[in-house]
Amino acid sequence: MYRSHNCGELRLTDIHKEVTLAGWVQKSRDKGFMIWVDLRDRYGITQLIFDEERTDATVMQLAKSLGREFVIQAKGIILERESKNPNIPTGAIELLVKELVVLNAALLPPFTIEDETDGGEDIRMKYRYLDIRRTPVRDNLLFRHKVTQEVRNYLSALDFCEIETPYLIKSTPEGARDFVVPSRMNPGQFYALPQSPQTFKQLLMVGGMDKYFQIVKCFRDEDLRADRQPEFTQIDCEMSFIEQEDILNVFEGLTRHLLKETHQIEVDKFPRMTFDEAMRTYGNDKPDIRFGMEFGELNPVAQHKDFGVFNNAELVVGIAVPGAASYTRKQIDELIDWVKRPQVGALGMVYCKYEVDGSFKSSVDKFYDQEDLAKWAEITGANPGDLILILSGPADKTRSQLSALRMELGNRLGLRKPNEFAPLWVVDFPLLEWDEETQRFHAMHHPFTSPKPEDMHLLDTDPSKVRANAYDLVLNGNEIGGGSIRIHDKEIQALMFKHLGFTETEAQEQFGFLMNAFQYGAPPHGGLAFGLDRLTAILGGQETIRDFIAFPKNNSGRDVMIDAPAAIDKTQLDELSLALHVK
RNA sequence: GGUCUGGUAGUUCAGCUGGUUAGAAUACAUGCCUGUCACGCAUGGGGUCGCGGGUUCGAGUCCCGUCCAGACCGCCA
Repeated sequence: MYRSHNCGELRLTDIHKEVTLAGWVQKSRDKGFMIWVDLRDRYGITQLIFDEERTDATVMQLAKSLGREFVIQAKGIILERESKNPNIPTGAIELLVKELVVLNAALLPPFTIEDETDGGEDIRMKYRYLDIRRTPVRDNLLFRHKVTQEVRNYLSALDFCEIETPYLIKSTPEGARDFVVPSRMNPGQFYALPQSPQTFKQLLMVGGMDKYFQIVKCFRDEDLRADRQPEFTQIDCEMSFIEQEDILNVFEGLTRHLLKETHQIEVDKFPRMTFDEAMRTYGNDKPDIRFGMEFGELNPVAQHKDFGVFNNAELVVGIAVPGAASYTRKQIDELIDWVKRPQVGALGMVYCKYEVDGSFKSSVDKFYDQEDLAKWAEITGANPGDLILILSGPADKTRSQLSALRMELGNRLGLRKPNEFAPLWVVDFPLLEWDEETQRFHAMHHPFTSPKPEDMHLLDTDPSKVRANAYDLVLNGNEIGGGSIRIHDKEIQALMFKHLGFTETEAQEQFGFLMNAFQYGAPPHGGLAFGLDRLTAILGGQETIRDFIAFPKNNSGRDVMIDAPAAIDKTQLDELSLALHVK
């Protein structure tokens, strides 16, 4: 037996017990006459004590030689501390060591294994197994476990069944780039790793498994971000004989359950907003509604007043920044420069200070009088002391620029509080989206999404106006889940493929299996998928999903610990019938 | 594919308009220390300033290229 207890559980009530602990040396404090060693495991830290009077000389000698991160086993008696440490749960007791075994010595770690480590991202990723020993990382992984366990509990209680679907599937041209896997037994042919189990879960519905879920890895070969990894985990769900309303209710329930279990927070019914409304009010299909600064459209009051920039713009739109009327010229110029950066791409920005005394001072006073500016304040909801910032230009572009500014200001002003949770359903997404590059329509969600029946007639005349039975769950400005009611009728599915530019042959080759299945009694169905990594990170009050993944990839898709991806040797290439020509 | 920021001791960083032997903190080693818990005190070791080239009497510092890391844009049905 290596241990009788763990390092986090012993208390005053355990005094005089003989116990054996095992773990890692966090730190030792050698006072000469006395040595204290903080022994750490997953559960906590317990102080070991060695002293000249009570400890055997050979044990004392061995204790002096202990270095950081040595793995040791210590047997002895639990005593009440003479001076207690109120900061840790085991702070009232200590283990007087009688027997000490070094189970494994350790090299000095390249960074200190402490809550506030001295190590940077880079080195911690390379030695991720050491990073995981740190409390913040360990707690994140435990938190993720808690979330997945609650998801399984909640959905299982509602009769959902977790079913695995294959990882080696077929590549399709729609959507993200696939990761592909060469087949040795079928020379020249490739599997693709799933971007999502979408078609399989629909086939499970045809198979009659009317409530399915799966916590499943998905793969997309696209560039990374702080909230995007090439392999990531989804909570993938699908239900039969349901309408959009049923799905929203079930998964609103799940989300509410998670907020309650992880933060003891009770949330009212989630607000809903149409895609159009979200774009008009926040310039964004995943608005953070923890703070205001809603868009005010100023065309009617700002145009036809001799200011050419506004007169020629499709959209003039502003936001009121609370308390920012006191900004100096320098601070405002910095904001203007910020929106002019290529990442945002605005050509300029107009500002208007709503002074505390009720007067207005703007960068366009030449063209607008106080009465005009008062209307701006009314429309943007500005109060005295606020700063109104206005962008203008093509509608879509301008909205997205102002949205970027709104988020930046939300961050700078501390309005995005990590422990406040504001969920939101965004509904009625467009079915299709025009793609400039390929000069054709793409499915905004995916090609299996059903159009709203009342919009079907627009498919031929005005495809971009067709709304879908598609919805996203947004939490604190992040899309954490999305789904749709699916097409379950072969003819409508074929029509969709046609509108997406597939020939009948292409549609049959790529998705024939699905359309065939629809002919054998497909029930009405729909579903949704949550991004587990993102959901966990946001519930954990952070936005970097890497912190909630045990072994994440870096910015360039590399695992710096195992050094992957890597070249393979010629024998392997030959077996796979592959030849390389690397540029 | 693009924009921006960074790369200096094991680690985190400072290092000004180019100028003696490149610093701090922390970590580490040795010694001292009768209750530490961010222990304290003393001493000590530790650097190809990412790499390559250029400008210059002289480059950590300026210029060009390149590699690596991070954030973002494009991309992510």
